[in-house]
Amino acid sequence: MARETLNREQIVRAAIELLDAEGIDGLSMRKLGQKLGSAATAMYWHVGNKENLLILAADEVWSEITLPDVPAVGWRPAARELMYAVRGLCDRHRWLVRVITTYYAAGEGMARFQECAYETFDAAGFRDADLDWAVSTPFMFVTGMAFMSGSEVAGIKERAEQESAEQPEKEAEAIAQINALAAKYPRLSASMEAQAQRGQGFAEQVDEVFAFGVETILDGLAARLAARSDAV
Amino acid sequence: MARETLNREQIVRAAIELLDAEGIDGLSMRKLGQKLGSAATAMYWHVGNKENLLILAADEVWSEITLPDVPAVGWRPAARELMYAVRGLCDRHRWLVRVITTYYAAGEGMARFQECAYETFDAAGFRDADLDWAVSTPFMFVTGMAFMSGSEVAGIKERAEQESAEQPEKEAEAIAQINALAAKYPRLSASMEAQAQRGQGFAEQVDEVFAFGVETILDGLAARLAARSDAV
DNA sequence: ACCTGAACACCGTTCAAGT
DNA sequence: ACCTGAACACCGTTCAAGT
Repeated sequence: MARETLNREQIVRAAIELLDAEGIDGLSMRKLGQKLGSAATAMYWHVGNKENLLILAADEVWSEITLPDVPAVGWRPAARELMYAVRGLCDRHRWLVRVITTYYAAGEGMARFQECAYETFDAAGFRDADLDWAVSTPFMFVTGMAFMSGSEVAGIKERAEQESAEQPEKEAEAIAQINALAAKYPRLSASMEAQAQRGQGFAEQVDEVFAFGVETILDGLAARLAARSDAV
Repeated sequence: MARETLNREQIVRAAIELLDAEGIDGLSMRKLGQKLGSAATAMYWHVGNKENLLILAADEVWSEITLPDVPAVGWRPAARELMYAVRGLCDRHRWLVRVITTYYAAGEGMARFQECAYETFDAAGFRDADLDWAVSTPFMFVTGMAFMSGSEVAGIKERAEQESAEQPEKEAEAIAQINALAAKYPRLSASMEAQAQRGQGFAEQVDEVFAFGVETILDGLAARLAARSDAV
């Protein structure tokens, strides 16, 4: 473990490990110092502050993405591949979306990815401002998805179930509450019931929503391209 | 200010005010106590803990949304209206997306909104699992957008500019770095330059991405509906 | 039933002092 | 150039004690 001196790379790598293992709240300068066998305050010399460390960590992991060969596979498969790649990345590094959406971290790692996204949608036929928007739209969807799948489920039903498990005498009350809600929101409760009957967990559902969303957005983009070429 | 006793509603309202004014990091139990003229620890009796308070606050603001009259306006305008409404909500309450994506807060306020979303996409013709996915896809996009527009911009360029402003002797170095990146990522830098020439700020750009994304997703959903009815 | 105050175990960050 | 230790100003939460 004895190292000559600390360096930025080493600190960023350790931070990523800590982030992956314990989540964003699991990273503290003190823990990081301990992991590296240094005083917590030694980090400040190398990375400035915690915010900057998070930005560096976020940018670093982008380089994990394998980019598609756009000319070889064509825009639609390439776009799909990029969307799934980002989803995988966010899945391996649950903290990533939270960081990039807090600080809009943009460095080399993300630039490399974005360059490929631009290549992809340029190949599709988008130009100028349209190109920027076409690049952004799928990315926004993926970001939204990554958040949702990373979050704890804490809906009314779950909380009611938890309450009634803790205090069995409240079970009747909890059931009554859920039923009242179901009566008030029939479509929502019908959907929840159907999901339960399909026996799907939250994770499977999220996968399906993602697949559906990806194709929907690709269809939508294709529709816009078609409309454009009709006009010309 | 003298009130008989504290109550949950009052605490949630005060929390929302604090969150709106100072952001998610601006809310602390101590500040909230001060605002309400009580000990910070008095909150715990009413709301349990901070996480639960955030969930209550998040659910509360959902009721601000005015729901469209789906049968009257038709599914596409209704869907668009819902998307813009959520965007407006997230804009007024910057902390909202962060909370719902951390805890997946789902209560009555959100149920009311979701019921209307189900009504909208049911009117469009989506059924069963398809209906769930159709409801989720636009919502994921809006969530992603809300995050991005809520985040601080902290890209390479901004950081380089900041550094060179702080330490003028580093300006040449910063410019060289940006140029090197531009050479490496030509499409990305071409887009950034074009954006600068259009004289657009980040906010305007975000608005345009949103408008484009909304129509793209609606087109994509319409395309799926068309494909479905062809098959039948 | 509702509230207080002290206390505990944490944070990020600064800064003088060391090597 | 790089690192330490003490210190500061915060956190969320628990809990005995009060009314």
